[in-house]
Amino acid sequence: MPATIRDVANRAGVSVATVSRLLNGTGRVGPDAAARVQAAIAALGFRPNGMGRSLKSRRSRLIGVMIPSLGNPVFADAVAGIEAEARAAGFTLLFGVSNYDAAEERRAVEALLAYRVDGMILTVAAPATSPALDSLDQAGLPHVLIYNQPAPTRAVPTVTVDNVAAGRAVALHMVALGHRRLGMITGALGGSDRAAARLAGFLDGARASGLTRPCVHEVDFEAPDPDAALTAFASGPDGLPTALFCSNDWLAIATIGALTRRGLSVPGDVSVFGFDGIALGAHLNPPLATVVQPSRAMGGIAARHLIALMSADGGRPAPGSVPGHHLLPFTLRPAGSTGPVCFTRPSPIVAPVETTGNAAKQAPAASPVADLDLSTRTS
Amino acid sequence: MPATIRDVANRAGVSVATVSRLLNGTGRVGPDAAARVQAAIAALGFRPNGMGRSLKSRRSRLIGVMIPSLGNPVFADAVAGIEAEARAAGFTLLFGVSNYDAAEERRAVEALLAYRVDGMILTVAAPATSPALDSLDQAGLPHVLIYNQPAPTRAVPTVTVDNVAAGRAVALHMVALGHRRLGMITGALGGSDRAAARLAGFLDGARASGLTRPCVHEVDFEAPDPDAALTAFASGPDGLPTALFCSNDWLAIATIGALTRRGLSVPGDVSVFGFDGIALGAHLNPPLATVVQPSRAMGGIAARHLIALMSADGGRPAPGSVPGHHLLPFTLRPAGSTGPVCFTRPSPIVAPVETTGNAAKQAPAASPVADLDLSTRTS
DNA sequence: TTGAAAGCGCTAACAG
DNA sequence: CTGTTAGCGCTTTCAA
Repeated sequence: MPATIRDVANRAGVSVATVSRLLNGTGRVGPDAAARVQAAIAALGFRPNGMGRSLKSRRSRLIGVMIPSLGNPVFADAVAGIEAEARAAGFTLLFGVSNYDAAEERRAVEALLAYRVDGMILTVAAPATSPALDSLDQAGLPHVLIYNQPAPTRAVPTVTVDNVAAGRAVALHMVALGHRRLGMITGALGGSDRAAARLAGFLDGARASGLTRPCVHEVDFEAPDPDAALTAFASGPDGLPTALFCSNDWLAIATIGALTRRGLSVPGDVSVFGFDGIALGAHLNPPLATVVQPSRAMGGIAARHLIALMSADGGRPAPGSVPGHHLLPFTLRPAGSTGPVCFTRPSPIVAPVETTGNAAKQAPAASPVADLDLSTRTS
Repeated sequence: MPATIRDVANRAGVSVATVSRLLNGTGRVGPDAAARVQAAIAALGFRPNGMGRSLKSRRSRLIGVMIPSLGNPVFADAVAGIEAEARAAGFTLLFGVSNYDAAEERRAVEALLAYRVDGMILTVAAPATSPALDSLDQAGLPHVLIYNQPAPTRAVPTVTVDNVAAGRAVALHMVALGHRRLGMITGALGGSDRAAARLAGFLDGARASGLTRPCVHEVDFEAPDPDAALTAFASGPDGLPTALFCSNDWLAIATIGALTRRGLSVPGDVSVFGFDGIALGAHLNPPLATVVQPSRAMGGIAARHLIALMSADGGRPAPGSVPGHHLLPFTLRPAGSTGPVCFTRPSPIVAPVETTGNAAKQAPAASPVADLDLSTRTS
């Protein structure tokens, strides 16, 4: 049995109140008493019981964290950011995983709620309809979303990037490189509102560039099978796209693997663009072209924001420190896995490429309707 | 204010004891009373307070998890395994990170201990001298180590692979491929007993093969700088090794990047072997040769073992269910990043290669002292 | 089958 | 500056 505050008090010849005061720095304690208490604490190896403390003070100093999966490093990065910030503020993390599933989200949130976390940081499948968020709202527990799209129907602080704009930027970038047949491989849209937003932006970008609607294929998050998607693409009317946008890096890497196994070169035959900017991507060969979002910072900002929210909780919504959403900047990393369109394969050129001034700078866009140039590229 | 068990009891017209009994399935409850209680629980949205529950029952149903870092996917994988198993058994995870630092380990463990976790799963820098383990021992808290080497001086259950044997196997494999100048890039040995064990095995394998002691360079875990290590190798007496063993995949990937940036090809100029078998490695180009350890299973097994330990806690060390160490099997994945030695560069051949029967099967070992063959390989 | 009552370890008034 | 005391929400004897 661990020592209790009472044991310490007895040994030091003071009351438990004195020990408590010393422990929490609340109220003055005489130097001699303090010394005796310190000695007793050390001698007994006393460690204040967080449970008792939380029960009485009604603050657990626990932050709940729930993410869809630990398999995708992007979430691990965010958790690392949360952990660092939370620890610095004296909070400990209670952790749950949802596997991209709404029912599991609810279960996980209930579990964290049971321990009376002071607040929660999470990513849900779909904020608008999330039962987990319903629980949180009903409990009146401060919480902030990360990665999710800000839900118009629900006023919950969200730290994220503009996924729609990012998706659009990817499409424009591809077009600027001369690609006309774009495609997207996305994780299950029902399990990820951000994937849906990226898709929406991507389609919009393609449309704005005068392209027909890119083909889209969904794959499972947990056991993605890009090969099936590639087969589906290939057997479609337009054949395999020359540029593929994947809804996350994890998927993009699997896709590159599947392409390579088919004997296709990246970016020679097919360009691949990912999303997230996980650290490993930069080390790949070729380096993974991707939309970089500041995951660790995202976690850190969410934590700071949540902590502010929790302190403000006792009063009115706080002066100006409790805004709505944090839209963090993303950057395009147009690395090796994406390049100018290759004309060695028959590709139905429909209209001249309209390069946007900015993207044109990134890479010398392939001359608009240049025809087959078999000399230099041979796959 | 969340509803309490008292609120439920009042609303249902029963005593709190009855509610508690229904909640925990301990003791019989009349059907009518049960129905009224259920109704009250639903109506009030009652969620039993884990703090109060833990305080009284002296069991928190919390499992503490502490790992060195979330940046390396191998730990995230293990946590995923722990989480799945823990959840299935009704436990929630309390989470901490140590950054490969003994002092931080202690701090993290103290934090988890404060919440009276029922048990703990962790990876420490050095089990023999870990103050964190001292705390755990002193508190009498069940715990199991993962990834760590079983410490002879401390009787703590450990789930891991045989790092020494694995390191040795890597060396033998390299030798079988004709490599004579081996090298190792390792994370700080003081922060990782397993890295030290891998090194020991590797050196032993090299020695057993009649090679001189391979060069070794340590790099930082958090911000590894393989380039500095490469420079150090290159300026050494033997020059750059033809085969490099990295103490983990993360490092191996960074090393491949650094080599490529120097214009060296992998495995053409230098073979690289990693350790861990993180999923991403298989998708690299070339695929990462590595020692695969079953991380997720490791986490799961550790969790199951811990849970058994915790149940047994109330009595004697339990019948046969509380053994010491679990040594899980590892497998070599001799993928693309490691290949036969390349003879286009001057390499001091010292003695004929003695191939071990087994490894020879993996790849057609380069003919022992074949001389320069510039025709086929050109970088 | 049910209820009354005694705390688990701690904090926070309130007296002194 | 210090001690007394009343719970926080819950489980668990012990009687009824």
